[in-house]
Amino acid sequence: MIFAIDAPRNFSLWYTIYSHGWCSLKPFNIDKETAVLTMVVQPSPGNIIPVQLSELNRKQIRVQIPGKKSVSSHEKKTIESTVKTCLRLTEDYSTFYAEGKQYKQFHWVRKWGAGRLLRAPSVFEDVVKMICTTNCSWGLTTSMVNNFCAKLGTEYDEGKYSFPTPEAIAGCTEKYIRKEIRAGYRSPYILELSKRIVANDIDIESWRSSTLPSGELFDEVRSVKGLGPYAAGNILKLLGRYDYLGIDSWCRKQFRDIHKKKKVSDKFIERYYQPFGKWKGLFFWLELTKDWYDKKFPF
DNA sequence: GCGTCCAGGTCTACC
DNA sequence: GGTAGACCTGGACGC
Repeated sequence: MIFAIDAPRNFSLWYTIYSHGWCSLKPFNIDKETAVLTMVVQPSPGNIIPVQLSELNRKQIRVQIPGKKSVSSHEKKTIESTVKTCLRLTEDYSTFYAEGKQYKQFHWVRKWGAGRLLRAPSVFEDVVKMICTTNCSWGLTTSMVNNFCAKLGTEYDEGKYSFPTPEAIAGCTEKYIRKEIRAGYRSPYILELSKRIVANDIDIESWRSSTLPSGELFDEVRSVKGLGPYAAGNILKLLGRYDYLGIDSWCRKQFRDIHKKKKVSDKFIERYYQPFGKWKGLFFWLELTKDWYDKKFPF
């Protein structure tokens, strides 16, 4: 089954997909030969539908559901809303582009349709993955995420798995997560979060529609163990708030290289982006990743 | 092959 | 509020 989803003006599918490292974490999968991104959608528990996205034309995204001639109206609605959520299609970036017009070094942003950061179907998946990026190499992050999918996700095709639900993780022991997922000291944090969600003690999915001021939302995100300033700042970006930078060691090095500085403090970086107001986190990230936009597949 | 060192954020205890 | 040390893994390095 094939259908199309309308894209907003200035939208770039591949610059959105490659906006950060999420596209290389399962269950996302990129086929560079066919230029197709595969993601999974769950219209109901246990019903997992792989969806293939590619460019149809400048204004539309091609959506293919392999091996299916049709889907129910509920399934189609869920697929459309999940794709729009992950690709940030319904968010308004007009004031961001207007702000970028004022700075010569950011004129490329609007022209190339950059700015939308790919996110997972659920906040839970984004948060667990973000914890898996802390204090380790990218290789270890991919290993932990692969293990989460393969050992606790649901197999939807041969050797292909969805991301586990909070229930699936909450049903494990800390020892299992340490040993089988190789999540190390992060294991109790992820287990505690999963158990709190299952017990309705916290509703992190509501963060995407929260009306709280960014500072209060940041504090709420920080209340989850394992989410420090770096992780919470980046989670906020995936919630559509760009008031925080989310600086890590890679960002510090990129900033130093771009601005030809030997040493910079985080406070210096914060001050540098202060003039960009509520969009500073996005301008910060785009400046650091500008060289990715020279290629369709930067990594 | 084995042991040691190091990098990478966050938490906790302490000042 | 700021700082030190522990947490855990995998990679690099020396032997």
